[in-house]
Amino acid sequence: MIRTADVTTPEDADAGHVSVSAAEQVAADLRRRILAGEIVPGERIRQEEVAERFGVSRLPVREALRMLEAEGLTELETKKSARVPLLGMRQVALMYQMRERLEPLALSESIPNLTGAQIDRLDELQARIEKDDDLQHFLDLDRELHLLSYAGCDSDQLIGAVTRLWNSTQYYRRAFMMFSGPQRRWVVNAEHSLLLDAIRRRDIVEGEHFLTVHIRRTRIELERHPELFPQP
Amino acid sequence: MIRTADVTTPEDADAGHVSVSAAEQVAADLRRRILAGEIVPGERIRQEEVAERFGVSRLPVREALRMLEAEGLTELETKKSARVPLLGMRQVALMYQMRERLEPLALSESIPNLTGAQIDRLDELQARIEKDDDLQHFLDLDRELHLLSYAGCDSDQLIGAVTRLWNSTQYYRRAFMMFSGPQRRWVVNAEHSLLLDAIRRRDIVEGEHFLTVHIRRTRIELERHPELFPQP
DNA sequence: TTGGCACATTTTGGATCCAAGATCAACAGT
DNA sequence: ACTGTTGATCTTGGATCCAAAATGTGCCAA
Repeated sequence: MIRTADVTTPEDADAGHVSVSAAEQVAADLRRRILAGEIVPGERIRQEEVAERFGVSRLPVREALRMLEAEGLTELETKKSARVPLLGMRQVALMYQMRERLEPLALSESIPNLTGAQIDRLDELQARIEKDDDLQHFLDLDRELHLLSYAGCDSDQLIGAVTRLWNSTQYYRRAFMMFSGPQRRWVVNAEHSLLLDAIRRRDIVEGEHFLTVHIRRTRIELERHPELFPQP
Repeated sequence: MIRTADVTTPEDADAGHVSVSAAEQVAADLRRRILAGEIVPGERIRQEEVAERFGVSRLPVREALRMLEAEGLTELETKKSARVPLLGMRQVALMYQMRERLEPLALSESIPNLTGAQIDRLDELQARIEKDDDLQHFLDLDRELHLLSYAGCDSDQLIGAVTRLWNSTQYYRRAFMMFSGPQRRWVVNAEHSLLLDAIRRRDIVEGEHFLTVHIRRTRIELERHPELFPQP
């Protein structure tokens, strides 16, 4: 293909020059706020409000909301305000079952391609998870750990599907962790350790096994607490 | 909730009054054309062109392209034209593996909730598949049959994930069927018959089994023909 | 002739303005 | 007092216009 000139106009002397669209910036901020729990499920997201917060028009906001819809973070109905989807326990449990089936596949695709540096980073993340007691840190690190373990998988579709499931269930994972407290956190740490050991040894079968058990146990514990959900 | 009045203004005497947004109409047409193979993978979709074809502005077209992106039918990169994603054999094969894991779950959720009428319709679809030799009809009916078999599954996420996989692989399924011809069509018919029989008997385990085998065999046959794909 | 650069055209991204439908509250009838 | 309706306000959907970036072509120099 033709490589266009890097500098066409003299005033383009900036360093970065990445030029992310306004819609993507808005999406990034909304994504962060939703995942952090600042915008809760069921809450209306008015375009105008977001637009003036960013000093842009409503148009890129609409596009951002569409992007986030594709990521499972918002839902848009025609002529109605966008919302963060509100899910019942049954829906969340089913998403965990989807994770139980999809993530082992992602892991098996990823393991052969993971670099040594990535595996080192997995260990580092796990070490930080064991030390840190802060809830939001735990959620962020846990998410980063698992998604990084799939970094060697070169299928955007599979990574996207898995990410959507993490996005959609993030709020309820937080609710569960807030409710249950850090008492049974050691189980997670033990499971993570076994999973990472299997990954380091590039043992696909064992890695898939520990991962399946890990997700499955989490789902079952979650299903013991219907009170965390609006519709029982 | 409050049920708004059906007729507020006298000129609103139409029958339907569903009022789908322009973006949805554009999306519906583009979706049909992509699934029918009129727009092929890698082909650029210019907003202006679609807009004038429909007599609307580019704005609803952009929104339609975003919707289709969420369905796996288009890909949008900043400042570049939208495209129908171009996939390699490895990517498609992996999507089939995702189907092998997700669709049995959808079926197991669906079987207990399927109505008698829906099961009758499944049989009717299978009868039409066996009679009809037209390729596009086969593809449409096969898709309708499988997706209908998941109609009892009440998880939008799961249905959405499965539908995305069908969307993304539709073009390559057609290419494969055109290449292989109707010779081995009888295998599909046999597998469908066994699947539908299990569904009629509400046998979840057996249904999952036949479905897994069905998808798996299709994937393996597809993987025997790398020449159907651009990047070998 | 060939390679690279600069310019013109195409195409997308964003802002503002207007229309239509949804949301909410007050009001009237029972 | 309560429910249903009718109106006013708010919010979203769409069109047109403008700016910026990418694409493609042609031209000039070696």
